[in-house]
Amino acid sequence: MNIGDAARLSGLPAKTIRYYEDIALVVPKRSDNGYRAYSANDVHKLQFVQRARGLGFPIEHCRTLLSLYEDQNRASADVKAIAAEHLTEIEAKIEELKALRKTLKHLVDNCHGDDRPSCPIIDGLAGPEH
Amino acid sequence: MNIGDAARLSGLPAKTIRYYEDIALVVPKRSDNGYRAYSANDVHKLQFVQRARGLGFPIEHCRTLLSLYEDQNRASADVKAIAAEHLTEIEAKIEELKALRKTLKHLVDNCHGDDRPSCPIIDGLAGPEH
DNA sequence: CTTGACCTTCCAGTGACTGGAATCCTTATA
DNA sequence: TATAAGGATTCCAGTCACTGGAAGGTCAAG
Repeated sequence: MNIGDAARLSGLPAKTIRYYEDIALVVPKRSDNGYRAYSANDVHKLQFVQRARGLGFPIEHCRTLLSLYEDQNRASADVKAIAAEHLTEIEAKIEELKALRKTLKHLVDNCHGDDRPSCPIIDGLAGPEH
Repeated sequence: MNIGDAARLSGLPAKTIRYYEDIALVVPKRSDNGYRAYSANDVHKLQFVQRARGLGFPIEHCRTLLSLYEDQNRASADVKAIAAEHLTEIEAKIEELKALRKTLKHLVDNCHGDDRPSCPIIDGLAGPEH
């Protein structure tokens, strides 16, 4: 099938699918007219990547996960290690954002937000000594 | 003062400071020898940007905040609006990541993680129908 | 006078696409 | 059979906020 159908079935833009070929993530055969010809298995792989990306896995992790997906002799421990690492990163990111939120919320809550120039947000950004 | 001193005082890499000049965020004068010459006020601005970036404000928001920082007649409402918008975005991001974490944690917890190939993480990524 | 630290510019790469231009192929209709 | 629409192709450039590296200029100390 052509790239348009693969796009519809995988939920990915055609541009993205071409990009995935560029980086050798999902490489289809070509028809005689030069069009990309996606097999059912290619589409499965695209769907797989679409979901993995949706969970925030970086492309290189998707590449490894795809090869494990295709490997009938994989060890589930290998998959789990990648996912657990990613989970740890997500948790770290959440904590980081929570800290930002706390600081920012404090600043916002203390700003009266009217037409006067005095502003604890500006003061906070300008630093302790100013 | 030269860029190295500005870097030490602001906590920003010299490369980043040059980049900030490129995008006309903090533009220093030049000495006769062509070196960038940072004034105390330039350094304050760099510190301001460093803190704003540290709170996750995108560069264009930093630009606006800088101009408000410099504007003695600013309305604190303008500052608050930018910060509140950013806060909302951070909160949205946190929720998004929490949803990812939940899904991912569920998958990871259900994977036995040994040398057998059967793996709910792979199954989850492959989709419901497979 | 040389060494080393510092500064300059410019080019290219990051991650993961996304937009657009110019061109080619296929299919349906007038 | 001409043509118009819709889809496909490639290639180049832009996004965001830097970051690395190369090739070279400047300055103070020994």
